[in-house]
Amino acid sequence: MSSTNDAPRSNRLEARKARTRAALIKAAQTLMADGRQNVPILEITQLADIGLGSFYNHFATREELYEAAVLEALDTHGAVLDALTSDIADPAAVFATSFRLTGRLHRIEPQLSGVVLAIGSDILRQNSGLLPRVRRDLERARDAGRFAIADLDVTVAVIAGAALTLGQLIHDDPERDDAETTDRMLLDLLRMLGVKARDADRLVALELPEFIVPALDASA
Amino acid sequence: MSSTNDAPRSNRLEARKARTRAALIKAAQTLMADGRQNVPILEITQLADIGLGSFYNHFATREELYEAAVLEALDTHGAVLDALTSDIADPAAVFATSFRLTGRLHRIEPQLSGVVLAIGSDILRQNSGLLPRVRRDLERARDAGRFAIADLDVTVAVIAGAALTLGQLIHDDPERDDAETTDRMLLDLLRMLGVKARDADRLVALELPEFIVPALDASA
DNA sequence: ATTATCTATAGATCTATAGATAATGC
DNA sequence: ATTATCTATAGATCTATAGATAATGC
Repeated sequence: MSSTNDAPRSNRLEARKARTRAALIKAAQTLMADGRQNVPILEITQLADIGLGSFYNHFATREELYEAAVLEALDTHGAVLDALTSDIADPAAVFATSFRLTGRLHRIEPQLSGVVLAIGSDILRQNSGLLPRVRRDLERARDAGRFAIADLDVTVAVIAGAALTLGQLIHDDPERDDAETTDRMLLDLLRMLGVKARDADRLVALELPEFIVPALDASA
Repeated sequence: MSSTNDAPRSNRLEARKARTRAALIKAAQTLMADGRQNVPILEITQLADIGLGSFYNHFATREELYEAAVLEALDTHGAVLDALTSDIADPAAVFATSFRLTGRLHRIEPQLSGVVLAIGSDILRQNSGLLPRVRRDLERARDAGRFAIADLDVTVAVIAGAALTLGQLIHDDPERDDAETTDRMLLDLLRMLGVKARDADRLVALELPEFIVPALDASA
């Protein structure tokens, strides 16, 4: 009772297990980003470079793995945005900057982008990751008198949907200018949120924080 | 050469073939609406009440069938909207009415709704069905000086994404008032499109055309 | 001694076709 | 006579586990 129950009983065993799990999740994300949902488990484990049997030490079904892969990707993206916008005071600027970073992320991290697009509008059901963040940022900006929002649920839905299709536009067309497209869409959305044109222009022109993403490449 | 090559050589054979194909498409739409993408072909044909072998007379793979099922659903929805809005003069009113009907359709036709949601933001890639319609309606309203649109591609993306997540909200929550939710979202979007509040209120309050949908129930 | 991974495989499941049957045309 | 559908099934594919092997703890 006196010792912590949560602490791993041994470091290397835990680390090894975590590596295997991370390899599976990364393989699943790669496959999802390529739009491949029905891949044999053997192919997943080969891509992850682990034995087939090890899969079942971590997940009972392929669906379980895919769900974990989605949550991991969304959490990663959310954490990155949080870190990059944590020292911005104006809640409207937090929202605008998060949106602009998100759009650019689709070009910088096409794999993360592909995972988000693969789950599509199911993202509205996800409780973790991006959606609660959008809601939180909008709520703060509204309470600070920066945004005019009649129905928060509805406005969150519009912005989540717009962010999704924005990703689709950028992800699917390598020629498209990600920054320009993102900022134009943000101007549309800020007008919807009752922001005056001059203020909106300023929000869209703010300097962006340095953008170094650990994302999917680095394992824990 | 003198006789038409396109005409069916025999009516009943063509009709029988079309019935089988329609049964397969309807079964696929039912399964898609339930979120079941990886169903054995035998189960599809059993649901359609046809022999397993007949599947291969019409489609080479399950993916081919599903693609046809999506196109059919989108075309049906598009045709319904066209018919119901054909005699509206103001292009802004055509857009507003189409949007309001689309939102309500998610409640009236949950199966059609489920198919649209299942393809998610891939809808942006679809050349048939809803997207060209949105673009056309927006273009007309812009040219008539009714809407302010800086970048048509971007604005189409926002509205398509919003329509998608609107469907998600209504489809997933039977308690939610479909009409109220839809009209509130439309008000948001009209503000984005530069429509004055009084005008927007009027557009959202227009009487809706009678709403009798052939949709997925009736076979051709 | 304990825990996780790996390899090999039995059994279940699915696909796609061959050949028989039924419907329609003429 | 022609065309489409149906039934039965061979062969391919996949899942999930059993048992062996390797890594770590103490």
